[in-house]
Amino acid sequence: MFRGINSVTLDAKGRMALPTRFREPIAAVTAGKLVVTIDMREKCLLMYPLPEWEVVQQKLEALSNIGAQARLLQRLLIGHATDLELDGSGRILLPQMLRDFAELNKKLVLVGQGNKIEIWSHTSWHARMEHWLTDDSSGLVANLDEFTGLSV
Amino acid sequence: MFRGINSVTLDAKGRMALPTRFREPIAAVTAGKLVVTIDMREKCLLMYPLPEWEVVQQKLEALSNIGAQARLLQRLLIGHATDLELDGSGRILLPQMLRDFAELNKKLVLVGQGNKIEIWSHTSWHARMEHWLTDDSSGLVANLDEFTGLSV
DNA sequence: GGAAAATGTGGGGAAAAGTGGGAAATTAGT
DNA sequence: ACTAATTTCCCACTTTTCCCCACATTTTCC
Repeated sequence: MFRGINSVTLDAKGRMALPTRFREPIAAVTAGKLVVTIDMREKCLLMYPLPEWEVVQQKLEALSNIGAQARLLQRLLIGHATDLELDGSGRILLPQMLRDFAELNKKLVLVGQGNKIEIWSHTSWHARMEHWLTDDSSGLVANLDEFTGLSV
Repeated sequence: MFRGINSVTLDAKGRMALPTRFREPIAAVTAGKLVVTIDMREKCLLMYPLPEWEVVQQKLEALSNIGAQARLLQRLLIGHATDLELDGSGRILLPQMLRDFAELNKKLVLVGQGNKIEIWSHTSWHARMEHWLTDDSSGLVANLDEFTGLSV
């Protein structure tokens, strides 16, 4: 559904314009209704079209809420999930607390990730990029050809 | 029903304004009638629309009241459960004892959690957030992709 | 390459929400 | 019954959000 990377700006009022490329699929499945929550592993936000989020939330709620793990997932993901709607100019107003979490300032990066879009601050994104690409200790790229199709 | 995070203030009289986003579902199911009690695992309060609380209380009362655990749950949760009502401005007055329990001062955080809303002090919330996100020992995020949609 | 359209960006102003405080009303305590 | 404290109701002020329009930049088409 979503792919590709985009640079966007957050204006003084906390509004962020969605690139038109992303607007069309959103308009198709949900009339501008979005849900934004946090990523637990990275300092970035996750933006879902409402129907996509409903699926995620149902999975989360299906977990027995006895275990500490399940409760933490629910608390953080559902707890931060905020309903937002595109305005007439195709922009959304990101709530202060979410902006704070991801340390968003003026320059942002949007990264399409299938059923969701990641929202990063420009600085965080480049810092992480550098880390991912230079740190080979993870051995991430070992089997890369298998996916990109170069081998076999 | 409830989701998303909000920053609110507790005024000198102990009143807390509910964000309008939360008011609408409350008005729909219960004409401003709420029940607030404590969370036994965290230093925060839990706020239910009255019908939602009735369900919880019935479950609690259905527990055999022989076991020490069940009796403790009943005593603390039902014992602290306080009926509150929204005033004309959409505010509730939090009783002193509940405020003390959760160490609420001026700055609060409301966290939507499905059938209930958690009420945290700003400081407690951020302290816990930091702990949850930095402490990897729990291995919490191992299966995260299953929920956020990357896998399957 | 240039004109026209579409997109991105900023900002003014109206409306709504959030916040604080006074005063009346209720409750509690002596 | 009187006083004191708390709670409720109401109003005023500040901040945020929403809606609209204008300008700048980019893209598209001829």
